Amino acid sequence: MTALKLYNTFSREKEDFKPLNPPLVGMYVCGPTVYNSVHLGNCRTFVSFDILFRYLLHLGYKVRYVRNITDAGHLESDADEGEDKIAKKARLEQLEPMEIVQRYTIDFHKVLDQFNNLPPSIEPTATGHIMEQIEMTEKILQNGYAYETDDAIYFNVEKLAKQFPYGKLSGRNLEDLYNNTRELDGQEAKKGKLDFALLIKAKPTHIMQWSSPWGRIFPGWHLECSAMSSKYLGEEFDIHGGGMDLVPTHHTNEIAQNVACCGKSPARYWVHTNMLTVNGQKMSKSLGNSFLPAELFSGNHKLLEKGYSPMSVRFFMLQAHYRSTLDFSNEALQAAEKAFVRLMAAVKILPSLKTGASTSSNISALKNSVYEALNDDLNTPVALAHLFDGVRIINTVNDGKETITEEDKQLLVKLFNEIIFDVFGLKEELQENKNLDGVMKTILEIRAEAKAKKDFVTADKIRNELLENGIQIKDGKEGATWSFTL
RNA sequence: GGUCGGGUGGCCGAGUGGCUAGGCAGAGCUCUGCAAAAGCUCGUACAGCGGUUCGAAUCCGCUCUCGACCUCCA
Repeated sequence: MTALKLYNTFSREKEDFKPLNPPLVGMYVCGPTVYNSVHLGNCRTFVSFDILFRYLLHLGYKVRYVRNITDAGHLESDADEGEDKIAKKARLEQLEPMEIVQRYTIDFHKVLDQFNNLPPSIEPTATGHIMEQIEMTEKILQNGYAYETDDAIYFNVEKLAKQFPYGKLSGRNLEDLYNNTRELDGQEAKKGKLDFALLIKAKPTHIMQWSSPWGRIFPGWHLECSAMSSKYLGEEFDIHGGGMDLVPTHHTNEIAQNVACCGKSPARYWVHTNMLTVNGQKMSKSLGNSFLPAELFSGNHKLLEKGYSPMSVRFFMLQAHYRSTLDFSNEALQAAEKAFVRLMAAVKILPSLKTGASTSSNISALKNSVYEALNDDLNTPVALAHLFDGVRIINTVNDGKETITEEDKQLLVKLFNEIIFDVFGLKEELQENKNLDGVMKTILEIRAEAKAKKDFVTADKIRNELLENGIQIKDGKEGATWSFTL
């Protein structure tokens, strides 16, 4: 079987994934700035990395997955002229900054839990690592890659760029960056226009500030990730991820900080997820086209015809590759919902399949195809396509038109359980209930008796009224079965 | 404007030189008391124009078009 390959933004190629210290794997993913509810586009990134996390665990790696919470220091403008996002929101809502942080951190966890994401191994906060950020700034200053002004400690991009390809991650050269970066007002203190603030000197009115060797400060945006990834994963670790929109600024500057501080780029594999789009446009808070997960689940949004369950949405995300844009529409969501129901129905009947002396399909080839797809840069849509071949096999055997041996059946059970539940993180949403099972058995018996007497009025009444209540009856050769509808 | 990435059947979405995924929707068939479910069959798509090749959705060039980043953003 092939080995896992991941597309590395830094090299722009798919590379064999080889951890620095197997079986250990260190993975850092940029988490949210908790000044607002996460929208569906944000969720896509975290779901994608959840699947990578789960797949690495499935392959037997011991993964330390670090995902930060940015609860301070994230400025309105990347030129460091703006106001701290948390502080701004706090002022608008007349709340303590940490009250905002608490509210949206809880919201974030709740939403990811609904999507059935596993929690990361460590979830550090920026405010909890001010000391580490100060220490890193000291090192960068000592190494000569930063300078102090009246308003901040700035990173000297030009100096670093002489020794390190600063724009490589985003595929830009320094000249282009210079020519296409806007000159902003009030930045005279900076030596170079690409320079960015490591720490910003706080005015007395600034409500989040800390003591430092340079007076009262608050952190810039990029420093916290460098400080926390170094602390928990080391100066060099395996995977660093985030949304594609973080590549040109945030991750580029993170690399710069680590190189200036420790002499090396922090991560060996840079993995970036693409955007969720609505009518072809990126979903973002600033464009006002974002959906909150709660709106999606309830259907309470003007663009939605109905609500969609968290697992239908997760399945929808799995149907596209993480590096492609994914367009969001009612039609696409409904298709995903139906496909998900069909997949889960097959999973449910799989254990009860009758086995025989031979198998008419090649189950181990199917299994290999699924793993080949996942190993090819986590190609979940192709893996899913192969699983649907499995669905067809399951249904055909169930219809008595094909056969499967006990051994192959167990192989298929293991494959379906491991990939669908462990790796893809899907789950059955409609809980089985033993009481209901008994009730349904009785009802189906009554209906069978009615049918035997050719009392189709009664039989159809039972069938139709149950359907209205979300239960579908399926008449088969060996009696009727039932399932929930979504 | 600069840089980068796309344009695939009704819709979503894989696929980087020949074997032409998958899901949803649609049509027909089997099964069924009728349905549903399930299975089978069908539609034979690759923005346009050139070029390379025995052969291109896939490589090259040009054109059109959409988007991302360059400003907070997953």
